[in-house]
Amino acid sequence: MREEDSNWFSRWEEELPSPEELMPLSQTLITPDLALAFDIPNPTNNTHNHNNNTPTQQQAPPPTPPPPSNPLPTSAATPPHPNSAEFGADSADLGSGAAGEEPARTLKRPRLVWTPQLHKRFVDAVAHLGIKNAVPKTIMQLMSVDGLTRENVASHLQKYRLYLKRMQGLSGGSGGAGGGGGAGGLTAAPDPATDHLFASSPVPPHFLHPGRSNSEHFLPFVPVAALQQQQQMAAVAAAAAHPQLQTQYHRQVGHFGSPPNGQFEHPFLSRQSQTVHRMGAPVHNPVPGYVEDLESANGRGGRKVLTLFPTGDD
DNA sequence: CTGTAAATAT
DNA sequence: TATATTTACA
Repeated sequence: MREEDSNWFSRWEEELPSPEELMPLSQTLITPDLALAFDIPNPTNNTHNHNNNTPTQQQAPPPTPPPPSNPLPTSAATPPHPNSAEFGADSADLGSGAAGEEPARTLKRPRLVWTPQLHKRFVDAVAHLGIKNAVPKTIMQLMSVDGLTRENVASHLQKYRLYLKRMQGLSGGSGGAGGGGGAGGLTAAPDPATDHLFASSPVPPHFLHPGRSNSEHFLPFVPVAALQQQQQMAAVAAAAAHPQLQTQYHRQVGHFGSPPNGQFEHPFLSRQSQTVHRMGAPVHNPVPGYVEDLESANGRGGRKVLTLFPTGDD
């Protein structure tokens, strides 16, 4: 009974998967540009959409990739990854000299996998921002996750809202968000489908509508512990999906460290052994569905009272 | 820019 | 199949 309150804000570093798992960054995949040009991105999808209707755009992007502009410094995003084919293993010389080696620049993000960790970060940002300012833009900025774009956040935000709404309407308020360290027990997962991902992440108790009668609603300025770690975590999480997720999830690993010019290196790779220190017990994360948020690793003992996230990091 | 809706891919 | 994510439109 020590951690009665529960700052959903716990520690993400602990939830980090095994460092060994987040290293598939060396899979030298073919140049994204080439892949696009050659049209060999995902063998699984391809032109296989059943005959229904294809009003809007779709795949088969002509040799005219619209390069918007990816000012992403640290890491780019998630280049096309062959989740099933193994040809990506070593196709290396696909365009070696060919010219332009500008791969990780304006790539078409395959699919951002919102891993629980990432989602947690998302919720976290929203919690700090408040429903008022919980706009995609702010959230994205607060998240500071490279590769994360406003679209991604906006999209997820939508889902997140729906999830919250659903919860309120069903539960009625009793700590709908079970996450927060025993804030009223677990809600028997009303919608195991739409809320699968959300259920895994701790939902701050004050996400409900602002008009609710919930008086105990306060925004404890819970400064994040080590922002660096979080960044790495987020990046890593986004980069390396969870290979051990539920039954059969797409293990599409987003390759982050993709230096367009080969200038930057992998920030998280060289810092892992230092910051990411585990307890020692080889307890992996067999079932990420449950987050053991019972420990408020806050400034207890250690004065890591960070004022706030870097508001201007973008 | 934000929110919502529809489409698509996995 | 259903779900998650992406994208387009308002």
